[in-house]
Amino acid sequence: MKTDNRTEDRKSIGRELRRGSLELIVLHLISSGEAYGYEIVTRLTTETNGSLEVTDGTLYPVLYRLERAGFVAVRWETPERGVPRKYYRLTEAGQLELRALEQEWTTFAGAMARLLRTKGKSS
Amino acid sequence: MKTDNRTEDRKSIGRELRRGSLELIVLHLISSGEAYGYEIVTRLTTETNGSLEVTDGTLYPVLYRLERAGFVAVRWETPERGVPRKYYRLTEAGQLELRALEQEWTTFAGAMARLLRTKGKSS
DNA sequence: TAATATACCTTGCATAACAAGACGTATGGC
DNA sequence: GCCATACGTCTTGTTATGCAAGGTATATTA
Repeated sequence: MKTDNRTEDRKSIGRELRRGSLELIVLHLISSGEAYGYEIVTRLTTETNGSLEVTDGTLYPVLYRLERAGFVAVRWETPERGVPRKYYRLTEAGQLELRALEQEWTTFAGAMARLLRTKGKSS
Repeated sequence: MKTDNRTEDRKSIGRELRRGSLELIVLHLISSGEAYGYEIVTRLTTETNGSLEVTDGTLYPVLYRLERAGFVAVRWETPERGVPRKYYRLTEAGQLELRALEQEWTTFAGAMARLLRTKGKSS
């Protein structure tokens, strides 16, 4: 599948703004079933219209961090034909972490929304 | 007086999550009138109930970046008594930047909201 | 044979948030 | 007089993470 650029004004997010949200994004993506790395990369591009796009060089270290922290568990699958895939699924600790990060995100986004809604004297 | 640790943990935002949002926050805060650094620090703490709290060691480099980029202009005020204050106000370029960052934030927050709303792998 | 898509991983750089310190002015308590 | 605290600015060093740019390897197709 090709990258389509239908909307020219569609902007991807600055790297700094995205920072710290990737763990939440990944944990959420696999919360409804296991997925492998390459799949997560492509799903992030297609399902968010590129706004939350990441490269594999960004994602694999995230997956490794999550694995080391015990938030995801790993299963290799070697199909009869094709390249072996490394499937990730949430652990119980990962589910707790997912809820915590969702809560944190909600707090953050709420505070930002409230702040940006406030107006001083000018419009 | 401190709240207990669990509550306190979720009250403030992880540093990585906050990353990249400070310029937008600061530009917005001074969009309704000039302010000086120490004032911005205290306002961020009080007006957001601590969720977007920053230290001065974080804020001053931000202000310097904004000044170098031409997004804010600076005025020193030395009162008869008291410590000199450095007042910041938006330039026209800063207003454009503020709107751009607001747009970027909206895109980001919208993409996150949509993603977190989805149940996952059902194509 | 070569190119392309799939699928994994690593190294090195840039950047921003923060702690921790420094410097200096005013005010109030002892 | 001396000290603690609040005010107000600024710098340095540490750390985390996103990402470009490389690498390895298999399968398919031209």
